Amino acid sequence: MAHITAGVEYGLHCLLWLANSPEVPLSSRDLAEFQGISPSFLAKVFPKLEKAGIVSASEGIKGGYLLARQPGDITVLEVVDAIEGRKPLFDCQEIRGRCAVYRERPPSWATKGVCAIHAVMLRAEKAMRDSLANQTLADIAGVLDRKAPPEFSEDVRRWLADRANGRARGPAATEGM
Amino acid sequence: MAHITAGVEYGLHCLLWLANSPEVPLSSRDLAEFQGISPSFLAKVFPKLEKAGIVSASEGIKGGYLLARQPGDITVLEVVDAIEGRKPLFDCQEIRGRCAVYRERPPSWATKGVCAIHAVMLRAEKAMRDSLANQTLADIAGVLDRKAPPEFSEDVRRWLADRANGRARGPAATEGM
DNA sequence: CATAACTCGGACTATAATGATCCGCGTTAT
DNA sequence: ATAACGCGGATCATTATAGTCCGAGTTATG
Repeated sequence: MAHITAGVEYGLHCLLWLANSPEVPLSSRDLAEFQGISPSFLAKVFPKLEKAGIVSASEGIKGGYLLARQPGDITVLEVVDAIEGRKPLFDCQEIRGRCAVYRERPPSWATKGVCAIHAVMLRAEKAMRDSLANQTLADIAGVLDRKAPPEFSEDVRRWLADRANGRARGPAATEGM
Repeated sequence: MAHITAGVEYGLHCLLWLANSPEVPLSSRDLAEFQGISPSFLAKVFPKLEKAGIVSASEGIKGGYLLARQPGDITVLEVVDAIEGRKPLFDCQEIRGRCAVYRERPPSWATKGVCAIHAVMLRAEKAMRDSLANQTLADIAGVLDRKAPPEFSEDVRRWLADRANGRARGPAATEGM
């Protein structure tokens, strides 16, 4: 299993769509069906983004999520931490203190400070986090904008509007898709 | 669960002891009991290190493991990859191709190249791996040598020798510890 | 004002990975 | 010959992840 999980992947993809819809809130359900991912699972991801102040939620019918800040002010690291809860890269079990020559009583010089192996892992983790902190949603969105043809953005807007209107008038309208 | 697991932690600690015993091979069992970790689990870790050319094994009684190279030539990254099998930080599920506006047939511009989110994760992974690749066993051992008092190294050697001799003469000799 | 479509939260299930154990086989010093 | 090794496969318990389901509270719309 990967360290950065599917929840983060789903979250980031959704945030990019939200960046393209700064006016009208998008529901987690629409975002899920729009991207072919599990709606119930995505519904567990968004509250975490909301608690982290990355998106803002509006309740009730026609409710949904909006980006709480500008895409350029949201780093990938924030999103990862919001969804995964700042889990460490490495979980030091303090093996150095169990060495048999100490006979259950490790001397202070052996357990003082950070374990040397742990320190290496912490540096690697910091390198990873620094890299993620240097990328914002706007950076990623910029890459996509350069790839997509001009009419794509409009296609997306239409799909989402149709979907919302379709549901509002009855399930039959969504059948043809 | 952490991305870099207990297997790596055990492996690195053992390799440091092996670096202090360049002449006489140490068995995985002795290394485990010496450090208070599971012998059976450690016995599953060492074959991976051997296949990666990090340690060399000698079979039969009085057999065990030796470092296959100098501690300064073994990077932490190698050890991690040997034990964990180069698992990725992030497992891209290619969500971009599932977008509903494509109606099951994503256009080539959408799926060409690496997913922009995946690219961010790959950069972070590379930063982490570069950091791990810059640390060798000798670097870690250096930190430890500066902490331990001079007599410690001798205590360790004696413990391991006693343990090997004790088992060679019969289990009764190990009872007093 | 009733309904439908939202968010939110908790309980729950299934599957996969990890940590750990056990056993049998071939090898080797004593 | 035996005891202590390494090696590999089968197995098991625990935990995390991915995903589902349901109930409660909120709000636009007819």
